Amino acid sequence: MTPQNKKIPRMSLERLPIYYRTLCNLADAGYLRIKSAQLGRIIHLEATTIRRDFSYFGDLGKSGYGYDIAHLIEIFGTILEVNHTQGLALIGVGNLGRALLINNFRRNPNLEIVAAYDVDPAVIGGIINEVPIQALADLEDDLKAKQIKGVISTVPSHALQEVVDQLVMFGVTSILSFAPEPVHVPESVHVRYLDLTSEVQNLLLLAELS
Amino acid sequence: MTPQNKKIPRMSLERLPIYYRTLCNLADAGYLRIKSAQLGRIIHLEATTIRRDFSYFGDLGKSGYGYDIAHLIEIFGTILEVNHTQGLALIGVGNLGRALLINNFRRNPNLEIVAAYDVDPAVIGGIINEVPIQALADLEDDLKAKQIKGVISTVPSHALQEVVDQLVMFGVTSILSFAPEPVHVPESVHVRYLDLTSEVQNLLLLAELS
DNA sequence: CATTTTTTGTTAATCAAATCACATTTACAT
DNA sequence: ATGTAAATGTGATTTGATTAACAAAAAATG
Ligand SMILES: NC(=O)c1ccc[n+]([C@@H]2O[C@H](COP(=O)([O-])OP(=O)(O)OC[C@H]3O[C@@H](n4cnc5c(N)ncnc54)[C@H](O)[C@@H]3O)[C@@H](O)[C@H]2O)c1
Ligand SMILES: NC(=O)c1ccc[n+]([C@@H]2O[C@H](COP(=O)([O-])OP(=O)(O)OC[C@H]3O[C@@H](n4cnc5c(N)ncnc54)[C@H](O)[C@@H]3O)[C@@H](O)[C@H]2O)c1
Repeated sequence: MTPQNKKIPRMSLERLPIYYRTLCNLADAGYLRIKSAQLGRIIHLEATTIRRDFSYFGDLGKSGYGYDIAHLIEIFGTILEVNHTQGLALIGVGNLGRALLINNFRRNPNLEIVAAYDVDPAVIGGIINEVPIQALADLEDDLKAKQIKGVISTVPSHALQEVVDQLVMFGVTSILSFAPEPVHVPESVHVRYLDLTSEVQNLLLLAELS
Repeated sequence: MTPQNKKIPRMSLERLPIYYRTLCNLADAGYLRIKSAQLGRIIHLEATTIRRDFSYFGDLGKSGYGYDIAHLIEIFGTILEVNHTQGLALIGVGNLGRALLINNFRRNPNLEIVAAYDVDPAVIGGIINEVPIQALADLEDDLKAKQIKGVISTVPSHALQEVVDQLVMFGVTSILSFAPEPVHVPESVHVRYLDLTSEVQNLLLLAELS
């Protein structure tokens, strides 16, 4: 947004959701202030990494005192736009998609799957956890009507490129896929992967090597 | 394992599962050889990054030719131990756990969830996709009996530390959690997180900033 | 068989992130 | 008030990863 944003390191941004969640938990538990060293112990980061991260978002702390938790939540929440509902679409209402729908980010009041899509006539027309399941073609109109900001795909690998091509045509710019198939999209479209198999393989490999 | 392993960069190891999967797909499609530039186009990496990664595992390519796909699969498969079945345990057979159980890494013949655990008496004693659901205490014996190499946790955040403490007591050293609650474990235990909320928040943030 | 082209493997250069070290600021106790 | 202790914010440094550049090796060509 502001020009300085371009200079915030990727890794600092990546940690923002973790900071935000942790601070909310601390606030819920009744804490009012925190120092970088304490927070570091909780989320397993060096205090100095935290202080540098925070410094990109302003002079948020006070020497000899630490950080005001409510203030940090305010700042980080604004960046993450937690006060605006972020509508999401889910593509692929199979076993995994259904689990996501039933949970539907209940711990995150601003994230909400507002519509789901599939090809299977047996599931199209149904409703799960108040979310209607439609044909993918319906997404084009829903995008504006339902204020959809991003898409989560739980379609199988072999269908992913085809689905993503459709999404791009409709104007979707943010996609998170549970199938790790690498897809081709224009520069302006962001795709992330949640690659369970790679995670497990790396986990086991790490244990093996140590 | 071998002393040189200590020197392989973390990021190169992280990419190994992706290399392995992609090469298997290419082999299935009938390809026999590949050059770093082609592979880079497929998985969106610079050719030079791929060549450097591969070089850590030996002199795998031939100048003016490229890499023999079968040979790469052999080498990487050995490192990832794809020829030994890696038994996994699942803790928390809720909606998400059930989806994982039904899928059970069917695309990865050597990864297999061999046992599942929960606290809910309503699900304990049941069988899903041939996998029995038991009480967590049963895991201790199963660890050796069923050759369990790692654990996937789909228990809620509030139960995670308690469950992990049990796992550590039983001797588990590799844990993948779908709940992002940071847990405290001894140095020798590896914990990874699959943090869906952070992924979505970062995805939307990235779009917003660009 | 000699020449040209291709592609690797690696050294050197660049870029990005994490950490160190410390001057500065503020809280708090006396 | 003043002095001490505590904690931040940030230049400087280190560490780690990526990319560039190119010499050496092998394949392809005529
Ligand atoms: N379930 C898991 O444990 C798991 C783990 C990791 C990754 N994944 C990935 O997620 C994907 C989905 O997993 P799942 O267990 O839910 O599979 P699933 O087969 O139960 O569900 C897939 C759903 O996608 C729908 N679909 C297929 N093609 C489509 C298209 N072109 N457009 C819209 N919908 C389409 C199907 O109708 C089905 O409902 C898997 O293929 C895998 O790549 C799953
Ligand atoms: N479903 C999702 O969309 C989703 C997405 C991201 C993360 N997660 C994480 O995964 C967790 C599970 O999700 P879900 O939708 O399957 O929830 P769920 O409530 O359907 O399932 C949780 C299961 O864990 C079991 N459990 C609770 N305490 C336990 C304990 N101490 N030992 C063993 N088992 C225990 C419960 O009996 C239940 O079967 C969530 O809490 C969340 O942290 C879920």
